[in-house]
Amino acid sequence: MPELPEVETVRRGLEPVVTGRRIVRIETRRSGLRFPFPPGFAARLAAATVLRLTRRAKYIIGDLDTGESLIIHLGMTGRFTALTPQGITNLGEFYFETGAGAAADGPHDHVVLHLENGARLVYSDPRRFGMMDLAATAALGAHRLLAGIGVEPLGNAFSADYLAEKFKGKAAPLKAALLDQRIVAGLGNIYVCEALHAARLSPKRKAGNVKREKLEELVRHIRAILNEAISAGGSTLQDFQHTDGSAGSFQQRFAAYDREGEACSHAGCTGTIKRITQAGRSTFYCPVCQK
DNA sequence: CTCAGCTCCTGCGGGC
DNA sequence: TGCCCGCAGGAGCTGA
Repeated sequence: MPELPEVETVRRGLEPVVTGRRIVRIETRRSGLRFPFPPGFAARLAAATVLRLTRRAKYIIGDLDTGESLIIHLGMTGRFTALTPQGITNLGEFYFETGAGAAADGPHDHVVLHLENGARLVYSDPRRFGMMDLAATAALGAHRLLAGIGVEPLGNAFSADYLAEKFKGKAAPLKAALLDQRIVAGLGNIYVCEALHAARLSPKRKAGNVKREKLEELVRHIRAILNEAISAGGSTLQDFQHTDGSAGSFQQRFAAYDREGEACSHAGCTGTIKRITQAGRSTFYCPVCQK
């Protein structure tokens, strides 16, 4: 489920829990997630201290004092729950919950990290599309999961120039090109739909056939939408740091995604949001104003 | 090389 | 009410 803003929100939630902390023990309750855990996974993590937690694309990366880094991808349904002496916080997807129920071991709790201060970090993932691996920190860029990943959409290298070059001659539809992690890192189905709707660009357009000024608009909207979503996730997380009940859950609102049959929200547009399938995935767009 | 389709897995909601 | 089907925010792999 998580796209860049959700992964970044989880990272920010985890950061104060793990940074500078030593891992005392790790439990793996199965042999892997999407892929088997690497050889000696638990032993290589035991007694390691987390130096820093960063993000690349939809990967969370924990640099350890052992010279290795823990690489984590949440897949579609991965989530972390931090059980600390101060309380329980789920570091999840679009919403965060606290409550006694979260403390119980669930059937999908696959990995538990025990930290030296008594905190436990539980990774659960019903569909098990998530991934965890270890690699030398100095050689992270060459890791098979990270090599070849495109620019960060919130970084300086992401620009209309960049997109124009990557899209040049591309016959693939714009939707598919934006989902391609080798071009832009971290966009997923929802935010691609949202950005294309905001930029009034059809998801069916050939990527190589988008005019320069529209690419500039697209870049602007992608940045704005991701930043807005990160802000929303961050503020939600703060809410829950001060809450120990089940108060308030947060639901991101979208302009196009999952709004099939609803009126297009663009001022003056009389269109209706339509759902089509592209490359096996749902696309929501307004056929009237997205050209 | 590019691209479409399939695949992993479980849970949930809608329709009958 | 209960069952079945389709679909889900990802992305690696295969084969054309």
